[in-house]
Amino acid sequence: MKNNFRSNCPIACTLDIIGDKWSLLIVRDMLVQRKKTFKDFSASPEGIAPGILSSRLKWLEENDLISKQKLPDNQKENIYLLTEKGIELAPVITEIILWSDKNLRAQNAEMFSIAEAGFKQDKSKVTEGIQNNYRQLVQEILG
Amino acid sequence: MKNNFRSNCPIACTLDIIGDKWSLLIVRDMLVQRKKTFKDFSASPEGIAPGILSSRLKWLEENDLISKQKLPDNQKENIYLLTEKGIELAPVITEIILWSDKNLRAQNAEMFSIAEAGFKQDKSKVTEGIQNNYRQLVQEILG
DNA sequence: TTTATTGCTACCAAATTAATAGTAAAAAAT
DNA sequence: ATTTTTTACTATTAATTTGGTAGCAATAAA
Repeated sequence: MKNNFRSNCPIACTLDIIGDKWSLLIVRDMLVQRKKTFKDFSASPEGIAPGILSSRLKWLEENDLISKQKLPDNQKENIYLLTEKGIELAPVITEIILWSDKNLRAQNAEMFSIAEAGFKQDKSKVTEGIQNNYRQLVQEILG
Repeated sequence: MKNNFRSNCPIACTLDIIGDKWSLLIVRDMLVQRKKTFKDFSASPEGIAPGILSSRLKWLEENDLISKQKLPDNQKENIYLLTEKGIELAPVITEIILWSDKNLRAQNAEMFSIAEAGFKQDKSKVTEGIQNNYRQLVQEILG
């Protein structure tokens, strides 16, 4: 976990870790779509190339946003899971979804919304729900 | 404003517009540091190269996140201002700052916080304050 | 024991980013 | 009025990153 941050600005530091074209989409896949394996991430509609995916997963692991492990009954699949640090990105993702819903829908009528009804009224509740659901998933997998 | 979005996911669409190394830092400069000119942005500690800055400003303008204009009494400086669409990125920036404060401070003791006291207790109030202050700035400049 | 799946790595091409120098227009200074 | 400075870039080239495809080793399934 090298930290060659561009500056001491908290925004710049965050972008130095997750401010690329793919990292937040991997977090989305994990948090919202409950994806866990290299194959799962490869199958996402954006079509990330394997080399890029490989390097991003390594990077996110180095930065403690995700963990990588094999389950005892399956030595083939690697299971990637968000750490608490990664789960805490949920509010950022929530705000991105809301911004997109409000400001980009006109440009992309086909856009699907991850946001259920009630998302806007009760933003932090929905975010917490996503986080707690994910924590439960981790619990189920790792015991 | 071409929209070659990678997918119909609202997160992916947003990242296709602001998901690069620099765009959100320009928005930060405008919203939080009240920077307005090419020179202002160039002076930020992260050291963006002029060619990149130029292309990002064009891109953000094409996507209606910022506007560019000259003031009647100064034909030399270009004044860049956030549009409403740009101002509405404030909640995303707020959440990034909070995440950084909580999860990155250990890695960067020198990190300064844009967040004043009370930020955590009253997140949305602080965000709204930043937005309204900026709207006032725009009003003062454009009348 | 063959076949399929998974998780990659290797390779090369293409695109993007970065660093620096330089230029044109406007404004300020002399 | 003329030089100097400032501002906002563009141009150029080098370096780095990204992207696309093929292929391989290990595990698991048939």
